[in-house]
Amino acid sequence: MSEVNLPIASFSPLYEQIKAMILASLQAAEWLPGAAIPSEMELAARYAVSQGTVRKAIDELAAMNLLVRRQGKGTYVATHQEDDWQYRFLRLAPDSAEKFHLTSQFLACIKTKANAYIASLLKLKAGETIIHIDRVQSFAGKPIVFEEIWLPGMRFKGLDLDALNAWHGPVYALYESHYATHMVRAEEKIKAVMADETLAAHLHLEIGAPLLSVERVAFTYGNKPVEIRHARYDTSNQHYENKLN
Amino acid sequence: MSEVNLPIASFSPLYEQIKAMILASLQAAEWLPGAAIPSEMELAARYAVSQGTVRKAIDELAAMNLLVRRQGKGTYVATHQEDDWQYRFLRLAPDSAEKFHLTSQFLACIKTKANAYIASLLKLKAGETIIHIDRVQSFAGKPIVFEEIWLPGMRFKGLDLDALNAWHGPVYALYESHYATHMVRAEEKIKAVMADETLAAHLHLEIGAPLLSVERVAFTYGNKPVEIRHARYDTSNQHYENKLN
DNA sequence: CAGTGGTCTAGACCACTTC
DNA sequence: AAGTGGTCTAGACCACTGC
Repeated sequence: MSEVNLPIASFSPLYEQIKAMILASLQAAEWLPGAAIPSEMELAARYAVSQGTVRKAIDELAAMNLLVRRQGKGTYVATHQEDDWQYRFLRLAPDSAEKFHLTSQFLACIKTKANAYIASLLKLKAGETIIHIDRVQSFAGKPIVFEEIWLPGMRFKGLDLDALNAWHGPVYALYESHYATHMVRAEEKIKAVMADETLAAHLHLEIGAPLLSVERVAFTYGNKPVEIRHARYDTSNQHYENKLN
Repeated sequence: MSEVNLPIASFSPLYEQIKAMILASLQAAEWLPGAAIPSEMELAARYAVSQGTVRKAIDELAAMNLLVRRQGKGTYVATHQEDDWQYRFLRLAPDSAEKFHLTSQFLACIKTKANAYIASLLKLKAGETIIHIDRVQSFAGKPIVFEEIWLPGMRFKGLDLDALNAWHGPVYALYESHYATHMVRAEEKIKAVMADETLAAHLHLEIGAPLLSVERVAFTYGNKPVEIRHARYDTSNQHYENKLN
């Protein structure tokens, strides 16, 4: 682990290049979610840099929640299958009490053609095949969330209502184990809207009741958008929680 | 910069102790917002540790947005007076277009007694003096935000409607320059609600229109809550934006 | 006990800013 | 040229995990 000279185009620190190489390995599924990546020493040898440089690269990837460090054990690829990651992207919390167990009921899962809006968000051509899912989530028997999900048909071939109903656990864990797709980050746009007839029926509310509309775009490695969600939350007894730093 | 042995109670890494000491200096206003703190070498000498240890401490404080590093110049105390920090905690964005200049009109600023709810959030005793502010914010002449603010009377002595109207810029910059109070982080709870008569009047909407209710608690150094806000956003043409990592 | 990540040091050199 | 933060290295030792 000493002299190197990679004649790379424009300047960037060594650890940025290491970061990029580790990221490439993640994206190429060389190491799968939940598995350990090679030790710092091994990576230092592989890339012919010092341990400190690998360390800085890993630190930043861990800060981005792509890797998880475990002292004494190793560094692991982040996964939505871990208990504490089950609700990684869920910001809904009950007004009183602490926790909250949501039960999910899938209503529909159909193959259809992307309209212009969904296509542009997923970076597909309008008319490409997509999968459209409807579901309701309940807390203590009361329906609180109505959610629509759109997925590119190519990546999620064969996903249907039976597969969804057979799965117990977060949808993002299913994507990981059945479709080799790990969600890295997401963006949400939130508005207040009125319940229409359909929403009112699903959530047992009157027409015109105020609902939180939450539109999410979720991304895998390489900033690739692979899932669109449009949820409506009944916020009578729960709220969307956000921390500003 | 070599051997040390601070006989401190329970174990914590050296850089954590350095972090705590820098934080204490910030809290004690030894270095003011916008000012440079001593160089890494100076701090290393002061605390009798290596530069690398100070570096790690500063890195973490910078990641928490308490300090700002500027290569070649120095490390500065974060401030809401900087241009790019003006809207640090504002997550409202226009549906189309990029930016958005909000104009603020203050309606009232009165001294009153804290009710139980506000008192508990601000960690005051019920009945202590607080300041209650009302304002409306507009975009392109259209009112889109109605906001109530509660502040502890002790810390913000003398704040009145004239002072607010005389100030041009973000409220958090005023807190910094006039009341030695720098906001470090905040927590928001969001719900969908219906406009009542008052809100409808302020925002030029019909009664029953859906609004985004945003309750914020903002904290200074030491996790001390010092401001409560309750805003209602008209999200017809704008939305609340959130990134999930 | 060996192997992993975590801390700390000391020193060299680079990149950027200011005078 | 001097001073700041930023990168990189090499090596020592600590803390935690699991055999």
